[in-house]
Amino acid sequence: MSKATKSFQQADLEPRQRLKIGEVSKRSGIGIETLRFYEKSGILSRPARSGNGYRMYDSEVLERLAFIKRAQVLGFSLEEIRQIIAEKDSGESPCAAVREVVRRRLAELDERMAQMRRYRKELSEALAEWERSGDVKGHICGLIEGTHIKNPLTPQRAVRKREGEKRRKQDGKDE
Amino acid sequence: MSKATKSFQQADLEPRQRLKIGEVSKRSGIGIETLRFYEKSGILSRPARSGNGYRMYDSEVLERLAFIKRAQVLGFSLEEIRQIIAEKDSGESPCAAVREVVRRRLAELDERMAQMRRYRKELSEALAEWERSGDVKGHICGLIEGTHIKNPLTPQRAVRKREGEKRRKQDGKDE
DNA sequence: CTTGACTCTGTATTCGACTACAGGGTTTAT
DNA sequence: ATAAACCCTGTAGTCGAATACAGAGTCAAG
Repeated sequence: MSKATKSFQQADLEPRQRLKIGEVSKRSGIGIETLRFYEKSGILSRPARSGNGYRMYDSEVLERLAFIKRAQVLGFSLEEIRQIIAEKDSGESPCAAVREVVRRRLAELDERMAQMRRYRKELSEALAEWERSGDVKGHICGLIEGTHIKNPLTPQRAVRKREGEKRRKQDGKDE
Repeated sequence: MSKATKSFQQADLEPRQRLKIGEVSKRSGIGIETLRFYEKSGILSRPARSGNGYRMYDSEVLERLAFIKRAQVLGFSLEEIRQIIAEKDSGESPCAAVREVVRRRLAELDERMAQMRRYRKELSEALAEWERSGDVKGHICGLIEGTHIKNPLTPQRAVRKREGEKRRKQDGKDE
């Protein structure tokens, strides 16, 4: 394979750049291992392979990856994302069920945000009260004993961020 | 929360009901195994034991548990909760560092909610557009190709709920 | 005196989403 | 021609927050 690939014109629709996995990783900021993992779990379709067995991604994969990231932020699981994409790839009317999923997720999202707002308010009130009144021992900073806070909470669970403090070897990151 | 509390003259402070683990589980909706797990991970202090070795919880543990749940919803990890509680239990001024934690968490929370709102908006716009224009094949429901959506997203990750579809043996749940 | 409901300890498994590593082939720059 | 820098497969480990399970002791009722 020659390196200067770009001189070839496909006379077709788009750039259709072929990218090796490292390049995709760099551009998407997603990490090689994760890309392979996505492929294994069916969230990315298997890309073409060049003679040596290297994955050759079509550059449109970058949009896929962007979508995946966005969807994740919105609280979609990889499984849901997989379904949405599969639905899409099955040709025809990709949207029927997908819309339902999205609509449901939106509702949940609203509910979740509302709850977060409620608790945020309570927490910040507790914090304020607590900054005013100093550290009264036995009062345990107000909120721990649950003094200011009324409702006991629905079985909603763990809305954490898990944001990456992790040691990531490859960072990539440009555009 | 006052039943027949005052009749007993502990000459002290509170009811001080002693509860076995099953009772605590039922009242808090938290599950026996999880209570033991919390104890092991230092988030609940070891309760008294009665002759037979059974844990005898002081009923104030219920407030602790309520606090833990609230804090979880707000995105505190068990580790953070453990620290807050430890700080408290160490007597003196429990609040110094804790307030910092809480303040930081509040800021993060705001940021996170803002981002959720942004994406929610984009998603719902995409959904709307998409319901209007039917399923134009190749357009993949608008948003999948990332057509309507501009910004590529910060390294924020996985804000999912993980809400329990799980087979839970004990449900508890009353108040 | 035997059920059955509870409880105990301790270890193992689950789940989602990665991340790491071993052990090897290929490409590219020196 | 040799090392660095990629790439491959496949399996295993991590992390947080639980859950499950095995094997035993305890207790109130029939």
